[in-house]
Amino acid sequence: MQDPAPPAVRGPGRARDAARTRAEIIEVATREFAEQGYTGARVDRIAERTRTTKRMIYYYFGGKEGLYVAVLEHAYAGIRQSERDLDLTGLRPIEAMRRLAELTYDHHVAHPEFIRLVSIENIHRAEHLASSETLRNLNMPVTDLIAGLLADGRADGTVRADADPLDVHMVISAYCVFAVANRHTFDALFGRDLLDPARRGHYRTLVGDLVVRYLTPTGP
Amino acid sequence: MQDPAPPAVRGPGRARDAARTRAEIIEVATREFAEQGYTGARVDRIAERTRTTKRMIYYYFGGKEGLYVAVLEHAYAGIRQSERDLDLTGLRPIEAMRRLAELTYDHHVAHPEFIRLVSIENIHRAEHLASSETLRNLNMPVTDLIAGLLADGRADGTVRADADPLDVHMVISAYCVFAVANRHTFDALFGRDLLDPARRGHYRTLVGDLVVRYLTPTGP
DNA sequence: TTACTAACGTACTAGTTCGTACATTAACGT
DNA sequence: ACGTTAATGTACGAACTAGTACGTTAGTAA
Repeated sequence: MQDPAPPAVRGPGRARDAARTRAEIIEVATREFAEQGYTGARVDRIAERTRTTKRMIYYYFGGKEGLYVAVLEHAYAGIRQSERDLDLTGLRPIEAMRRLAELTYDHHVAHPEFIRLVSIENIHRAEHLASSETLRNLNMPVTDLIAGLLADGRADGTVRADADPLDVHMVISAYCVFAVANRHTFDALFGRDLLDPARRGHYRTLVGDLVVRYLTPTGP
Repeated sequence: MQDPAPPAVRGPGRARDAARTRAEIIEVATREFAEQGYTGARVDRIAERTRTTKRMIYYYFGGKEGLYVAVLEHAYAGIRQSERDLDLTGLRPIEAMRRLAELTYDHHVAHPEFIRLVSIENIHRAEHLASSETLRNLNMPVTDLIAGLLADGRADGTVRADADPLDVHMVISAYCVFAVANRHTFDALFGRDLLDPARRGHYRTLVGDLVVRYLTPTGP
């Protein structure tokens, strides 16, 4: 953003910038794949919307599938980073968990494109995710974060002893992913838009409550 | 199943049975669309796997899109029916809710194909669902069931007063849909198969707990 | 029997879509 | 300057894919 923008032209004479071209292709492809699915996405359409040509997609990514994998890798790198940026300092474990659930909700709502990519990848049984070295080695910092909070909470008795970090993460993900991913069928069937801005607060609070109630130890 | 099976042949001379042909196309198409997505599905492939020809798909359904809508309608008619078959008699409201959550989990796990269709339809922003008269008029009996249970529970003080039926349904759906729909990416990223038979009981119990804890009124 | 029509089959086409062969140019080190 | 190569552009093709024109046959009613 801070570098002097090269002339936004195509054709002979345009300045060469591999990194920029590559990044632009990824950005446009992310939208196309998220909108249309893997099979529905069109290589020609992606090329059209770029300041370069289809030839470059094959030059940099080898083909449609390579481009799709690059898009996935880029997208996952994004959330992993935002998971690292989470700041829950100064909160007691149970309240940190509530906050984590609420922030996760906000993050998912703010990035529907990513959720769509995940849905699409699941339709394809995560075969691209599984075949990418980069993606296989991706660790998700949030699980360690949750594990730490649960351990602290168990130590001071504010969190039930039998709560599993990955289960808790699954519950949070399930709720947040569903609200975004299944928004359309839910709205069509029940007449309620899960992403209606007027209801955001309600649904944010709901997932927080859900998690806190699940984690709170039952009476003596 | 109980009628004498017509000869399983194709070509001139085969017995004619419109209903049977139609049903067979829907069945094969359901698999194809669920496996490949709408765009990835191939009309020719569906025809191949049927005892009839592609011509019949156009004869009965008008085209790929019409067939897809017919598949959706058939699939949704299925769950609506199984929602009607739910039997929760003899249980107190809160325990009936627990049971409902657990049965929903079992049902979703048993019908991954349907969950995939729903995911696919969401990728397409539920435009087919919204454009089908049949599907728009589809009522989902489970929401009334939940509303009744919550009302009963409120009456005898076993369910918190501010619980909304559709929210509760959303929470249950989110959990159950996620376990099936996002199974592959979750497994690839966290190394845990959410549908591992050895963990079914655990995850069934978890969603029951989640709902019960959410619905239980807080302290005195 | 015969006329009629719903049900079915074959062969083809127009358009699309991924991918590539081949040509060209800008940057960079020496 | 100049040669090398990374980066880019153009034009095209082979395969696929939804959809259709046209012909045929089985059941049925009179």
